[in-house]
Amino acid sequence: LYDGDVAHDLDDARITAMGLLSEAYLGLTARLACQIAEHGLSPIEFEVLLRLGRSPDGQLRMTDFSAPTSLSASGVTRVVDRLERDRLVARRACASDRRSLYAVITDTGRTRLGAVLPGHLKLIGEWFTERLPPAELSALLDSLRLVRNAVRPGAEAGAVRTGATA
Amino acid sequence: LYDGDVAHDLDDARITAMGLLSEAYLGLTARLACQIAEHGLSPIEFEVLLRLGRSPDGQLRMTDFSAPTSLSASGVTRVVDRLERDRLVARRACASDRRSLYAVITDTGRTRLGAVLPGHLKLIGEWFTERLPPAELSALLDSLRLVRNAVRPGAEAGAVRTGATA
DNA sequence: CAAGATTGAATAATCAATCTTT
DNA sequence: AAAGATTGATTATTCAATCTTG
Repeated sequence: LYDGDVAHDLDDARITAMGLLSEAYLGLTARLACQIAEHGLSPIEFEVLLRLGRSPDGQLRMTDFSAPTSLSASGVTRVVDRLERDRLVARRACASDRRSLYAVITDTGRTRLGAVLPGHLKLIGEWFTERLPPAELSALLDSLRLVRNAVRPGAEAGAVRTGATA
Repeated sequence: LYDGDVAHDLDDARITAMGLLSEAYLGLTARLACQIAEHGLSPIEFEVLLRLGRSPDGQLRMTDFSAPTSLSASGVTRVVDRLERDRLVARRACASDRRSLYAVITDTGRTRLGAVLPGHLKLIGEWFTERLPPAELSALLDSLRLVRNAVRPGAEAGAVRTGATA
């Protein structure tokens, strides 16, 4: 079935490229995880809180977390369970569609987010963005955006629910 | 304690940069995971098999997996447990240090690896490396290498156990 | 019946403690 | 005592099944 050369495949430049991406990402997130943990949060809990904080009215439907966080529907339920237990988030009914629930960030949640953010940004700067000259950082982000848009259709900034993603 | 502006922090360019890196990486790995799963492996099992395949004599000490895979010591034990159960890897005693164990890839393991690799490389090409013009890919990899070397000291290709990492 | 959300059962990862060898 | 590896207990995540609403 396969008449290629395994030894040659093992040496392929694509393995190296993917390896660099993995190691850069995993190394970075490991450092960020330590700082996030100092504030009593897991990375995924922080991400949910961050998305809620960035959302215009501090609320998002449960479903809206799935795609961007690469968490399953039940995974979202469980993260929000923990955040709600800690009073960082509350669940609220959706008036227009009674199947849906909103997760709303609480004042306590905003306070916690505000406590984590400065150190978080500082670390991203120290280990990532400030390591590269502006032009190279800019080029890097353009390349990442290209890959991201290919691999996660419908994640490009807008990602509005109005469709018309032409 | 913190006199910054949370709303402003939430809009910071560093959040965007980290978000792009995350989404590109997670989107890519999600696609790769599907193909790997078609061959009855999890991503981490595939990675262990790949590292063994790339190692000169097809064997690596348990400890050598921890750092590069960002898996804990017990995590390594458990992945190798599963791979050994499936006869893709075997444990072998280390003559020079009886505390250590080698994980050795079996013939079955090499066959399985050979079955996954072509499709794996194809996907990396389609969704990542071939999406960018050579010069931009090259620049991207240089930037990632810079970040990787900062964030994972002692991961730069060689990473030989002989020390002398000056 | 499809979509949103949740639950129980199963799987995988971690931490702390343990065992052996250096 | 420190290093390599493993184990038990806990926690997190997923899958499949379920429930409610559209």
